[in-house]
Amino acid sequence: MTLRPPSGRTDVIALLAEVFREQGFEGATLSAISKATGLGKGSLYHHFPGGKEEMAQAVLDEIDAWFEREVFGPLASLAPDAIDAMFDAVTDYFRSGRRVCLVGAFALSDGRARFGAKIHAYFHRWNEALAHALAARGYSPRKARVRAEEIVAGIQGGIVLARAINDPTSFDRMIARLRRRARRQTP
Amino acid sequence: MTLRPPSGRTDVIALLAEVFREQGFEGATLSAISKATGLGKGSLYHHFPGGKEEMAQAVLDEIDAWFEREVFGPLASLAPDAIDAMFDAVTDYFRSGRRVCLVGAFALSDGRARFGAKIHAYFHRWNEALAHALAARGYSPRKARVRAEEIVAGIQGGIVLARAINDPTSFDRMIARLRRRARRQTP
DNA sequence: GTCTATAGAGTGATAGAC
DNA sequence: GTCTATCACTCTATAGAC
Repeated sequence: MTLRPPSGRTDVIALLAEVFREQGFEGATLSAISKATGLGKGSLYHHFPGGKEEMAQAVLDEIDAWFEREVFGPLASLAPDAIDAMFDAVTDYFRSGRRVCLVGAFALSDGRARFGAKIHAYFHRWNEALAHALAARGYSPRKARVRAEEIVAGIQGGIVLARAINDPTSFDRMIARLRRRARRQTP
Repeated sequence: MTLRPPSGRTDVIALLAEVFREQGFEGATLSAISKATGLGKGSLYHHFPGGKEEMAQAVLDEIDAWFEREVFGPLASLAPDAIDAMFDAVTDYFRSGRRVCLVGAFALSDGRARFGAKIHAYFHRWNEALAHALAARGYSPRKARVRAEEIVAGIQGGIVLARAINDPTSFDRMIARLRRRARRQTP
């Protein structure tokens, strides 16, 4: 039995994302991609003439768009409760560390050479938007930057540790800690 | 011109470690490994009959032995200043995030399936040893556990972020923060 | 001869490109 | 689906130490 091919490009990209998350860039073979998407190699090259690399770039773009819409944008525009909404969103999105941050994983792997610019942009934007939101909570600009950096790194570390010790509650504890820390103005 | 082959098994493993760090497990091809170590395939398979997987296992064992000797052991045996020495050691070892933690990188990648047991053991031991040292600084057992988890995850996140934004000072700031936090008994 | 370490051509399988 | 390059890996041969 064969899966019905996904209808649109966005659906294909969502499937690609899961393959890259689970197998990494090098580990994701075209046959695995073909199987996961239900598309033949020909169709894949029709949609992504640049091959695997273009597929991964499209995934990163999609991820960035999602975070811009759901997290970075609300933070930067000082939407009410945007910081708490961010913690809710990442807990859900990363499934308490069961699902990796593909951008973070690429930053640690050889994907950094290929996708360095997008990796940098994603994390810089996250830092910047969060610092802006923290400043609106009363942090000095300097303290807001430092605290934002701590939170963004903490989320990434929480994913690594939760996966390493196979304990999603470890990620949840990290989020709870960071959430508290984002509330307090003085460390 | 040919590089002189490394003298001992430990030297080979150190070279292997750098290849896996830079290329990942899937990305590290045998030709790259052969080139980096200066050993032909025959020699590599003589030392590691299990192939690439055995090479990576040997690297992980070597890493674990190094941390046990330099970090986990001193922490667990309550050596004086072991916590500060740990922060110095990891800053040096990970070169302020320029060098990845191979165990953490494997935890995020597909290496988790192959090396899950060793990944788990490494992080569990780190957590445990650090919690023990924190308890000796006056933390309650419960608080020591939570704080240790925060610090171990923080270090990993610091590496991810520093590499992502290509800024080693970001890692150094994270270490400074965690170092302060390890001193204070009350959060 | 035996043991240990070396090299690298050759194997089938499978990768990504098209 | 076809193609070619390259993959992980095997095998045979060689060298020196003892």
